[in-house]
Amino acid sequence: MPELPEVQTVVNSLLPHVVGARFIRVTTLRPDFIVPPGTDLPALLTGRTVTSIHRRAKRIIFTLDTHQRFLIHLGMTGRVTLHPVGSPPVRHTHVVLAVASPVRKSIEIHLCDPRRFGELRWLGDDTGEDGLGYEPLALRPRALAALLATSRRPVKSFLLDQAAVAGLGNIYADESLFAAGLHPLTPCNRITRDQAARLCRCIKAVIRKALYHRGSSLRDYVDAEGGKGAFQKLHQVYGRAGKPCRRCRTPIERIVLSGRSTCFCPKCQSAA
DNA sequence: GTCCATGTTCTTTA
DNA sequence: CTAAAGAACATGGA
Repeated sequence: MPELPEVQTVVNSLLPHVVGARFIRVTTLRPDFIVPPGTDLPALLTGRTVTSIHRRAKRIIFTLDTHQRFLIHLGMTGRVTLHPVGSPPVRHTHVVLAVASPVRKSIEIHLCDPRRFGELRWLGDDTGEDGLGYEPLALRPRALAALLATSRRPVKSFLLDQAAVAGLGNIYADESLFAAGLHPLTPCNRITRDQAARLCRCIKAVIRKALYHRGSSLRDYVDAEGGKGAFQKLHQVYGRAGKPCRRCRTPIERIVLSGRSTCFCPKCQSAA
């Protein structure tokens, strides 16, 4: 479900309901969804107010009035949705956060994640390094070129590496490479400065367009109000193996790279 | 039954 | 030593 555009859309749809609200009841239906193990989330959150919510890479970070923080990672199938107080949680709902605001009606945040690859991680006062690389929208051509020059790995693997560029996943890596006309197997250190600059522009263009369309809804993804994204309709290569390239009609190819399905146009994306 | 899935991390192999 | 490949996690849909 969640790459940068989807996670940002969730944050945007959560913001007006949750910033300034206070936790009035915290229910952990599945305690092992919360890390570190043994974290007493109800004790830590009840009575606290949310001062801000923001996205970093694919993580949703909540900051409290105590300056303590926690994050939600949606893994592959996670959902964060808003519901009226007292709504029965659907199957695979692991945490329910009820919040009240002086100016808005009370509401519940439900965290649901069938595959449980996601987590709610208590950060507390920790302000240490997060180990994540550049935000794609803040990436500069020279920084990207410098990073690429240090590696021989396939550029697709590089784009999936959160320690290099943080926030892209399988969909937006493939779409960015198509937009940039780069073959996914191209060794990073064989990418020219011009190609790197183009890739930098294309990553941003793809992400901005996906944000405008509120992300890609394939199976699970919805925003906090249950709304689906529309960017899946505009995918050029992702999930289109065997179908004609929208630009040149050549059948889209599918290979496996870094254990992930990788789709590209063999004609539009110059050979490695 | 089979294969596949928007993610991350650990282990094994080369 | 490094990097790539593979497996693992858990569930559901085609």
